[in-house]
Amino acid sequence: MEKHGRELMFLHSGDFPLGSSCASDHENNSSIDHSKPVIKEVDFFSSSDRIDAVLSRDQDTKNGSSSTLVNTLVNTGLNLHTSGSGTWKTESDKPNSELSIAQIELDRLHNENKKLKIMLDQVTRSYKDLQTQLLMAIQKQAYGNREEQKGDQSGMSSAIMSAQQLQDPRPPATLDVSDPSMSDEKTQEVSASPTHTTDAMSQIPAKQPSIEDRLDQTSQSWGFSKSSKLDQGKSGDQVHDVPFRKARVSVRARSEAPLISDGCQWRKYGQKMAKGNPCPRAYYRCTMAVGCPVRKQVQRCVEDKTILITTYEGNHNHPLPPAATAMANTTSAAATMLLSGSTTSKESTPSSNNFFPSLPYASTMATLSASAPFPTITLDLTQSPSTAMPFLRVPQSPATFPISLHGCSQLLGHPIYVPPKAQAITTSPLGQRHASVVDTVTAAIASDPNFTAAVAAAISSIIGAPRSGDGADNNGVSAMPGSPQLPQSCTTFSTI
DNA sequence: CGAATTTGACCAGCGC
DNA sequence: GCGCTGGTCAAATTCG
Repeated sequence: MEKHGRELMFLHSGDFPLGSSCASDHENNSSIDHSKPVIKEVDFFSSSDRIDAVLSRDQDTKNGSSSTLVNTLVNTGLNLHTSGSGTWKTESDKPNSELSIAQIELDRLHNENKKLKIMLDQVTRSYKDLQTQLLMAIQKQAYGNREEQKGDQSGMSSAIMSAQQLQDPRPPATLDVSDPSMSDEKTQEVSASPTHTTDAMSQIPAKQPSIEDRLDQTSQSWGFSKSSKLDQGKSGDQVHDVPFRKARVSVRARSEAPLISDGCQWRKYGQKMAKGNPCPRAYYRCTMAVGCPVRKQVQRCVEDKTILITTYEGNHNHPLPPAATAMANTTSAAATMLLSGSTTSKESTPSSNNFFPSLPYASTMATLSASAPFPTITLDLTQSPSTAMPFLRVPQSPATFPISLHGCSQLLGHPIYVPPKAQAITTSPLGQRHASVVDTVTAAIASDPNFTAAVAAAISSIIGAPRSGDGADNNGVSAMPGSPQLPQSCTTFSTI
């Protein structure tokens, strides 16, 4: 388990050859004296400096200056092979054998590196193709709607903004997330144009029920529940292109509160006793706008009742406060990728249970629920929320972690996945962490196939904010404009 | 008194 | 066709 997680760390870091080297060395020298200064995988990621060092070495390799890598690997190999094997018959055999072994190992690593790079390129290419198709569909849809709905500027601006949000990893210019202490009232005013008021948006689904819905369905391939079936009937031609009408994002988080605050306003409309779980399952629907199809289910984990499982379904058809928007984009991207993976791979059925068949560690990154009728992606945030980087910890409960949080340090602790333009947005020192979450997540989703790690890291970092006075009544009411609320945990997905 | 929650009833999908 | 289960509705109840 742990070893597997470390392999994931290598995968996320993009440092395949070194990762493989260490992994193989670790295997080959499992019986050696561990008191010797043998390089351990975890050391590479115990600090950002080492990550930088490793990545710089990798960069050197890419640039053709393989000498650095050679030296490093040779030294590593020498240390590993000499530090406790004790298998050399004579001292004179030692240098030649060491050298030959190192050469063989180096060749092997080079070949492995090539293979992994090819594999990574294929995955990246596939991801970018899917993203391009998605963007084209959104833009085409938005353009068509603009022609048809010139009068409805509010709806279109929202749609265009949604498309832009997906297209551009940066948050919208009006989205001020630099100050996490800013109340939702302020941020809502900042992020939403006057036409994006709840009243204005609430009229959209009533007057033009298919506009946002079609955009949502096109942009994210999200399906809707029963409440949207009428809309589907009106825009069935769009729905036919969507293989999966429903996708869900499930968030596991430790919380004593009956709900995790995600910046949205929810109303409970039902509660059921689910089979196999003594804890009831509560059903909520979003009430931030009339006709918002988003619903969520909240249930305690049967294995650990401190874990709250929140499952989101649907897309918001209204502007969200920044606290919810950031993670809405994040989780919706996760869901989009989930569906992309599902649609591009016939193997991605519940029976196969593999999310990214082309990824060597896919089974640990994300899985489709074998029992769920809909593709479900699970973000596991049950690491200790009090730590800045909870994902670096070994999971306390090795039960089910469909998405490994290992390797997320590369996201927040290292700028490798963050384009410069995204980093440039962050200006406020106080809000740097929060803003970086938004930038990082959106950028990572746009540029990194390891989006699940980005998703989990971003949400983890927000949930990691200390909860104060978070009582039972935190079902989003306090998140409404006029009531200050920190984005303690944003697990909503929505229109992007 | 209005809003939110609770809870039993109802409905649809699915497997046998 | 029947039963089970998940999901939703809506009247009753509770809360502020």
